[in-house]
Amino acid sequence: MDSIKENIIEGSIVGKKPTISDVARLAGVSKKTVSRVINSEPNVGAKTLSKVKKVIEDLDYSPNPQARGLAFSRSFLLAMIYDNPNASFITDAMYGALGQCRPNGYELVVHPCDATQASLHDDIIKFIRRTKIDGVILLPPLSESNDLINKLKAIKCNYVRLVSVISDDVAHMVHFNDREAVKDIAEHLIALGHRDIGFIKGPDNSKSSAERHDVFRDALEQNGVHLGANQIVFGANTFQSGVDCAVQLLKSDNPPTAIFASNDEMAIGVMVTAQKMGIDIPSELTIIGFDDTPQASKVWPALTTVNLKVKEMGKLATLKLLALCNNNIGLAKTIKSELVPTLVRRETTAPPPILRG
Amino acid sequence: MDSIKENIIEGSIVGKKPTISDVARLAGVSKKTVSRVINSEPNVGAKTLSKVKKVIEDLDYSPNPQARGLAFSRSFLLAMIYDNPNASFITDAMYGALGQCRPNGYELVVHPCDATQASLHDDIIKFIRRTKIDGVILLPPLSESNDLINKLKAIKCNYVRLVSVISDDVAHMVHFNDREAVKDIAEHLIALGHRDIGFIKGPDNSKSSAERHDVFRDALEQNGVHLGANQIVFGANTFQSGVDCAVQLLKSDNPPTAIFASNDEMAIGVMVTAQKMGIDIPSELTIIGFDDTPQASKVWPALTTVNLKVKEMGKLATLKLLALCNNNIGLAKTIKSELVPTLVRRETTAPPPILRG
DNA sequence: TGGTGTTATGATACCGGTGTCAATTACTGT
DNA sequence: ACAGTAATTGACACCGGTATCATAACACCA
Repeated sequence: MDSIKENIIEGSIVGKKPTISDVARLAGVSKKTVSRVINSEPNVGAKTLSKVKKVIEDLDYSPNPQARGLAFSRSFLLAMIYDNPNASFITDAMYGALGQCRPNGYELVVHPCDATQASLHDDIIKFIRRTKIDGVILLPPLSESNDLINKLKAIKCNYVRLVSVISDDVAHMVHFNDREAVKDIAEHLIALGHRDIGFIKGPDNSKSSAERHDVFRDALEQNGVHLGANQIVFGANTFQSGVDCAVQLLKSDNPPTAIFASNDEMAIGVMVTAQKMGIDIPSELTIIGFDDTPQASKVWPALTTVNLKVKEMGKLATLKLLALCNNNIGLAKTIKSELVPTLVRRETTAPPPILRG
Repeated sequence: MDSIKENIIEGSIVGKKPTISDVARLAGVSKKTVSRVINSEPNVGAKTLSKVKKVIEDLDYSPNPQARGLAFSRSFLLAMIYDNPNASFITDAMYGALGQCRPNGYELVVHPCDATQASLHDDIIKFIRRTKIDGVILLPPLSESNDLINKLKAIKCNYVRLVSVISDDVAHMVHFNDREAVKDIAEHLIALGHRDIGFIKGPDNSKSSAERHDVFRDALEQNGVHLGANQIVFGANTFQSGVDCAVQLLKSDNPPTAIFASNDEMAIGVMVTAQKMGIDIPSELTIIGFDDTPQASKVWPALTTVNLKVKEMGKLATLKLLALCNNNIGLAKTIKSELVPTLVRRETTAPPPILRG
C-alpha cells in the first residue's frame, strides 16, 4: 500500500526519499499547501499546519534542493573564492562562513584558484554561471581586484569581499582595519627603544602590502624614526622569502635591532634564520609578524603578531551575503563591516641590546 | 526579436542565461537532440552535431545543474567530511580532491563537524539526505567508524574513506600504510644508537593511534629495545598536549634521549618545551614527528617527520568516488589504494649524547 | 523498386518543487 | 440572516533538464 510509510516503519530508510507529493497525499492536502508549510508562508490554517508538520516529521521529509533550486532559480550554494596561499587565513574564514551557511539552508563550495592564470577572472565568472552559485565571498588579494568586481556586477552575482582597503560600498565588504594595527606595531617598537628597524614588505601586486608599508613608514616618521631604503626588503609572503629577506637585512652593514614582517610565515622565516646565525631572540633581535596564524604561538619563542579576527570576518561576510541573496541590501548595510585587529604581544619583542643591562 | 542573441551581441551577458530550449530553437532541433549533444550520446547526425555545437558555443550555453540534477536524480556535488582539527591534513586532501572534481563536472562541499556531538553520525546522514550529495570522502579519524559506514550503506550513499587500517573493501578506501613508516622511525632511532626512547601516543579513540603504538613497540622490541610503561604518555594531538607530554617525559627520573610524537603538532610542542628547558636539539634530544605539516620545515631546527602524501590520497579517493558515482565499482577497485608514507629526515635527529664526541 | 533493418529525431511525460489565480470557506457587522 | 470581506486552499502551468517510445529518414540488399 503505502510504501513510504512501510519503509520508515521497517526502521531503516530504504528506497526513495519521500517527496512533497507523498507528504501531500498522507496529509490529505495539496502539494501547494505543503509548500506553504515548508516555506513558512502565512495563511495556513492552524489545523492544517499541524497536520502537515506531523506528516513531515513522521516521514523525515526534507525538500529536494535541486527541485527547489530549479523552481526558485537559486542553488542555495555560496562559494568562497581565493587565490591565497595562506591556509590558516582560509580555514579561519571558512569556519566563520560555515557556521552561518548551514543554519540558513546554504552549503559552501570552496574555490581556490590560480592567480598566475591570465584568464583567472573569466574562469571565475564561468564557474559562477555554470554552477549557478547564489553568491561569493572573495578573500584577499583577489578581493582587491576592481576588474573582477565589475565582472561580478555585470552578471548580477551577489558578492561580499574581505578587504583591508576602505571603500564606501559597505553592503559588499568586510573591512579589517590593519592601518590601526600597523600603527600599534610602529609605536610598540618605538616605545621599546628601537631606532634601526627593518621592514619586510609583501608582494607588489597587493594593495594591502602597499598600505601596510605606507602606514608603517608614516607612523615611524611621526616618531622621528626614518625607514631607509636599505631597511626595506621585498618578500613573497612565503617562509622561504622570509629566510631570504632576513639574510639580506641581517648581513647588511647596519643590521636592524627589530624586524617587522608583513606576515607570520615570513616572520617565522626570519626567526629561524636569526637562530641559525646565532642571534638570540628577543634579546638581540625583536621580530613582529602579522596574521596570528596557529604557528605563531607554536614557535619558540612565541611570535608577537597581529590577530586579524578572520573567522569573525568570515561570519560577517556570510551574513551580509545571505542578506544580499534575499535582496535585503538594507540589512547587508547594517551588519558590522569593520573589524579592528589586535596586537598580540608574545615573546619575540624586547628592548634593543644597547638599552639592556 | 531574439533577445538571447542580442544579449550576447551587446558584449556583456545580461538578462537570463540561455536554456536548452533557446539552443534547440536556434539550432532548429528538439530539446532532446541538444540534450544528446550535451551528454555525448551516440546516434546524432554529424551535421546536426556540429550545428548544435556551434549554437552552444555562440550562446556560451551551459546546462543548469539544478535542472540536470533533478532529472538525473543527482546533485553533482561531493562532500569532504571530517572531524579532524589538523588543518594541513585537510587542506592537502581538499586540494587533491578539487583537482579531480572540477574537470569532471563536480563541485566539492566541505563539511567539518564536531566529534564531541553525540548525534554526529546521524547529523551527517541528515546532511547527506538533505543536500542529496552524490558521494562523500571521509577523513580520519571519522573514517574509522564502522557505525558511520554502516549508516552510509543503509542510505546507499557512495563513500570513500582515507584510513590507516587495512581492509579488503578496496573500492571504498585509500590506505596510507603508516605501519611501514613507523617501522622506519623505530629503525632509524635504533641505528642512531638510541636506547631510551619516549613515545607520545595519540588519543585513545583513534585506531591509528593504537596501531602506531603497537607497531612502534614491536619494531623496537625486535631490535632488543623495550618501551617501558613510563616511557609512553598520552597526548591529544594538540600542541599543548605535546608540551604537557614533554614535561612529563623530560622531568622523569630517566629522561629519554629521543622522543617520537604521533603527530607534528605534538612534536613541535616537545621541541618548544625542550628549548625552554635549555635542552639542545638534536645534540641532547632527538625528536621525530608524524604528518609533515608545513610547519615541520618551518621550525628550527627543521623537524624530522613522516610525509603521508595526503594530497595524493585526496586525489585517489576522489577518482574512486567518481567511479562509484557512475556505478563503475570495477574501476574503483583498480584505482591504486595504497600509499607508502616516506620518512623525511631533517634536523631534529642525531645520535644520543653518550655516543657523541 | 520495394522490403527490411538501422540510425536519427522529436513529442510528450516526468523529476520535485514553486507561482498564479480562481474557488472555496470562514469571519465580519448590521 | 445575509451581503461583504478576508483567510484558506487547490488546480494547473512552469522552472530546465532527461527518459521513453513512436516515427521519420536513410542505407542495404535482393
